[in-house]
Amino acid sequence: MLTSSEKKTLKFIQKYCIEKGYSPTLTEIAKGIGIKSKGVVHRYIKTLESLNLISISSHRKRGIVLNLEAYENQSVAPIIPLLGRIAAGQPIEAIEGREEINLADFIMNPDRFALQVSGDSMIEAGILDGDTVIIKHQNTAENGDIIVALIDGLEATLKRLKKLPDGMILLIPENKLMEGLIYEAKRIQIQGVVVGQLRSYQ
Amino acid sequence: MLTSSEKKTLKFIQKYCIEKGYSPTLTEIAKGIGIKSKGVVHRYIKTLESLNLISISSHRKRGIVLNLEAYENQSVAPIIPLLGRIAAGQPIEAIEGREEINLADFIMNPDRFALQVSGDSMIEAGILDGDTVIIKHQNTAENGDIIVALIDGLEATLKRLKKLPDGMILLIPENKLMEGLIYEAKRIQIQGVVVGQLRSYQ
DNA sequence: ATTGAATGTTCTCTTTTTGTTCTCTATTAT
DNA sequence: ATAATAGAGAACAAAAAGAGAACATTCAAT
Repeated sequence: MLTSSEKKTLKFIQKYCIEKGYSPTLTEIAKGIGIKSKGVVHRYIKTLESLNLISISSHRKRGIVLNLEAYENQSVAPIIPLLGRIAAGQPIEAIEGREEINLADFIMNPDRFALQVSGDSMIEAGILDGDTVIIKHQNTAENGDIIVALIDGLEATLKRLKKLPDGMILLIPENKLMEGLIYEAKRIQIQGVVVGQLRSYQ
Repeated sequence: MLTSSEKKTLKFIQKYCIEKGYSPTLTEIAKGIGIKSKGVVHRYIKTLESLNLISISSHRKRGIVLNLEAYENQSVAPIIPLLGRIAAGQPIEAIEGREEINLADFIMNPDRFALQVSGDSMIEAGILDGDTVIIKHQNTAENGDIIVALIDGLEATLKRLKKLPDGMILLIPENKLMEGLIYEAKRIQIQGVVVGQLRSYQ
């Protein structure tokens, strides 16, 4: 088990390696985790080495190597460090404040559930066949929301909502090849609103 | 059977562990369940330990470990229920068994990190401006993988990889308006491969 | 090859934080 | 009344965090 300082150290090293392409010095780590003593840092990385999380080339400068294989199956929590912003043709840009993504906040709410999407009707909204959408269960929604609508109590569909001035409801697919459909409000029952989307490659 | 304070304590520990990835200190628990004495908390966790709901590493800080097998019926697992499949114009199709979303690609492994995407270069792959991508840190990738590439050790970019027969590397944006770029292999350093993507509407 | 600055290694020491064990009191249900 | 449950808080034990000195090694500039 890692102590919190050790965890912090590992995280810093990981981030540093990804951003710069080489590993940090002990002094850089010390500064990065907010302490002054590189002796202390050395103690921490020795622990990380003994747990096989990193390798240290003895006495070599910047001689820390992440043992990526060792991390497989070490699942800890649905928290993923958010390292920064990436754009075409620019270095990774650090983000203020939000340091990590908490999937627990993202999805683990009692009023949320997940649906797997099949079909291409929302493809232009970036929701692809096979994606999972997180739905917040509620019976009303705003114009522009992507909703799960139950039509005539029978058919469920994922569409963007538009309430027309005449009281009718327009359900808009995000796909040029498909057309929106207009329903009387009473035929449409809103089941929930899309609050998140996730996709797994592999 | 657990008393209500003990239950509250267990719930707090579970939530804390799931959210943070490490266990709380006695003082944090005390604050979390609204009391002042860590001595009392210690009594509670001792009970939980004797009921085999948690394990305590003696004298270790943050040394509480959840005994997950014991929780079967307590709905604390870091997984959200996958309710079904939704398609345009068809009823929600129930999925057999109580399936759950495989969060493997979204669960924190030390070799995973997240980047927020800026720009539209991958829009046709369903990765929009503002989305978050989960990257698995590795130094090699296959043709067709979406990778984080460091060009000349300087610029980071998110593109689809194609290794050309002549040893050159083609980085392909998924956007009709942009063109792929060809680089010598030695200029490109692969930082990781996209294994997941998520988006929050809110 | 030599040298000096930068970096890694090994210590000892102190402080801070956290866990453990008590005793005492209050409240509640049977 | 009694027992179970809650809670406060003091006193102590142990782990973790940290400072920093002293020394060893590397590496790049000369």
